[in-house]
Amino acid sequence: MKRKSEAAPTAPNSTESRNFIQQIVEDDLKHDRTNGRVMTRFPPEPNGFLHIGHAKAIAINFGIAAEYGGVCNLRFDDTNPETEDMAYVQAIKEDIRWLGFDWGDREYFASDYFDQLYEFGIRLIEDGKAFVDSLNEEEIREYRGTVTRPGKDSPHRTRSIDDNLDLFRRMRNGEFPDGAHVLRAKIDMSSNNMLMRDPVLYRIKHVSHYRRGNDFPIYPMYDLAHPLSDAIEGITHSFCTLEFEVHRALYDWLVDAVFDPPRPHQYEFARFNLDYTVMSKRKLLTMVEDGIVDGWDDPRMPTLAGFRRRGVTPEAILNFAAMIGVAKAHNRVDIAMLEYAIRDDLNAKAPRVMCVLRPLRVIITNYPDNETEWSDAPYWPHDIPKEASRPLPFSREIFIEQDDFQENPERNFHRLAPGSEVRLRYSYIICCEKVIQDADGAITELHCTYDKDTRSGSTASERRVKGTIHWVSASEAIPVQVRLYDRLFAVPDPEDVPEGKTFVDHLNPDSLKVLTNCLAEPSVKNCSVGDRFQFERQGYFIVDKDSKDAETLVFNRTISLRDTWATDRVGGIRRSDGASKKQSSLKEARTKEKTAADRASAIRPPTPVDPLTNLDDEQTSEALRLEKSYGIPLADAALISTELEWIAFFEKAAALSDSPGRVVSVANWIVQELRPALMGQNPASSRITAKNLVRLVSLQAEDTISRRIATEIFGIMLEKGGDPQSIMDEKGLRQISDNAAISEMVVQILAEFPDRVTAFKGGKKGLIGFFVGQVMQRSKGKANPKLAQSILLEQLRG
RNA sequence: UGCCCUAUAGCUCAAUUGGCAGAGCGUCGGAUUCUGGUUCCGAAGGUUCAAGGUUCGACUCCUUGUAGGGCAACCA
Repeated sequence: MKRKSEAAPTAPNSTESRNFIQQIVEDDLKHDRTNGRVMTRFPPEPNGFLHIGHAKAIAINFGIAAEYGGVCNLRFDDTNPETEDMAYVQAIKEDIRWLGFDWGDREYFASDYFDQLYEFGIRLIEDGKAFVDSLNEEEIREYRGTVTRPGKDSPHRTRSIDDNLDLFRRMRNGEFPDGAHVLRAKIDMSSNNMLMRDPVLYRIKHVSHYRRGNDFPIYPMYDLAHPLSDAIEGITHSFCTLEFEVHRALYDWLVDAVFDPPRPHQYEFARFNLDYTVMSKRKLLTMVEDGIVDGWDDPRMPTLAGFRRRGVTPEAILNFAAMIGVAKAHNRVDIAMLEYAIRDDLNAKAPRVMCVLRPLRVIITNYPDNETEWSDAPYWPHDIPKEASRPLPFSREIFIEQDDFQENPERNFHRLAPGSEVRLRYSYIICCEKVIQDADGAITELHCTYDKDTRSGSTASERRVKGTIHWVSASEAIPVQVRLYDRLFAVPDPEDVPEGKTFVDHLNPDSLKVLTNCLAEPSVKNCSVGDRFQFERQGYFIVDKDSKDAETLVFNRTISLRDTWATDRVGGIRRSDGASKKQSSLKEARTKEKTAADRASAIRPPTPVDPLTNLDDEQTSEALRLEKSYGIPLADAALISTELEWIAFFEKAAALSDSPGRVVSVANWIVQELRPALMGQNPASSRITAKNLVRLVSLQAEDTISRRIATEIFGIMLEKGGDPQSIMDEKGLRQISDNAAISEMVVQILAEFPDRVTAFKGGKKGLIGFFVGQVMQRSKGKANPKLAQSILLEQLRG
């Protein structure tokens, strides 16, 4: 299914934008870091059904593999026997296949690696990288410390390798009860990353595993099983969600401990939240177990099984996944995007038929009794290139939608009202002559006349009326049940609950309406479970598996048609045009006000940031001294003063500088380039000496090179050392300040981009950046930008 | 309170790596229409979180803040 943007002709030079994951893979391929291979994996835990969030992960993992000529493994991450089940394995496989992905014969289970993983455990012990701890759970927690306080070593951390080996073997042999011992990595109890504080690798659990039975009384933790499973399979790129970001260090540690490069690398992307739904497996399980919904495949569930039963197509879900993109920012996706993807796909896939949900009897008084006239009605509208039709009966007695009649029509009501006309879709224009009511005043029946010259398709049918409605012929219509589904939750973020409430309190009581008196046109009689239709003017529907025969067909509403009429009304009453405009501008004003208010509250009094705030007394006095004796900005002085090595480096460089201005520049270069580049290393160990830094700064100050080139040379110096002058000469990086040479380039460029020149002259002054950029690109950064700009401005004026 | 991540239009993402701030969805108009659907055309919508700095030029680099999120399961 093509998206519109893809169908549009792409500009000749526009490169399809790539998300950060694609950029990583392409970069790895370009630098041949994976032997040209791309292998990903989708690693679900079989403890629940897949939901639409997983669809994104599936699309990424299988999609990247397909895009770069690789493969994607399916691996069940089944290392916790307490929650996992074969039924979930089956459901997950079915859902992935339904989405259209194929994992060939690469169907793996972490539980198949249990023996190998156990051997890795032994190896870690032998290498002194793991030990058996006999602290209990609480003690381990206590020893771990907190996020702000370092932990302390377990007393068993120093156990001998032999003891560890012996204990671990006996753990595996089932000699100890649950919780007696664990295997832990020996890393660093004072690490800032809590995951690195000697994480637990194996625990004892005398629990039967759904695939391995009682083979193992010990089970590996995710943090051991996942990276090593990746490495075993030869995965190149391991994509997971953001909450595993902090696990990456441990992932790397474990893989490096056991495998040689090239090895898998983990990258994290943001999962998404969807308006009006919950997406955590735990909450979904709660809803299933508590009977809030009718199973994992309840059509209101955000599970793939739920969407499937609801009638959503896999293409719609995949398109939606493509629409929301891949990034690293937490997000909440507007439900309208999903709805768009669903409608967009179904529009071209669902044949149109008519079904009256809430029937109102209509007698065509001037139509002969006992007569039925059949006509041919197309399944597809004119703008969908498909040809097919079905026979449609018309007779004296028909049903229309109750909503399509108003006794006292509101403004702009285009449908049937006393004395007015509508067209019956694919049929005649009728006029309402009489309204029949019961004793309570409820409308029970309409008496209408038809205009026999207006039959659809006939030459005289050109006559236009403002409305067209759907209908069914009474005698041929078949009774069906229709289930109208709406969002499960009443608020956009159901997980955002006040004290003492839970997400369940936000349930939408009207998420399911069952309509049992619906009447469908006879052509649907022989449809089968899973068939999709558009019921004209209402929405998309699918035949549910609860259907037993033609008499009791059950239709699930996948989604209603977009309805600008309904969205423009408040409380069922359409606003007059004037009011509507006023309303919307009012709304606009309100949001503007609100954002302005937000902004105002967000802006604190511009507290002047004191560069010295984070410094201790000694550093502060050093900073003040540097500021005073060298005349450098306090902010730079403060940064230099954080460490003694930097002070020494700076003062050495300052001594080599031949003017006070040079000293200021040197300080700036240190703070802005050198210090960040060294990432905490001692400047004395850098390849860039104080002397060479001063030389570089001087070259720039003398205008021999531009700042841009200076930065380039700086990069080379950082990597290889050397003095800037010879690097400059060697690479031919001396600045071009030759008027004629630059003028020539400018003439060329202006000739090449005539439309931009006119745009510039028309007032789009920002384009000067583009033009300078062109000069800089062509000169490989060597042109003097100031000169280039002045020449450009001069020529553009003329 | 320590470490890590993130911040661009109402929402979700781009911006060829320092050179014209764009797209899709949504909203609002208009055209077309035997679906109040679809399609087509158009418009509005930006302090690129803030303040400072570097640069001819900053969404992009540096500094300091702010806001949101993650991390102290023998879950994954």
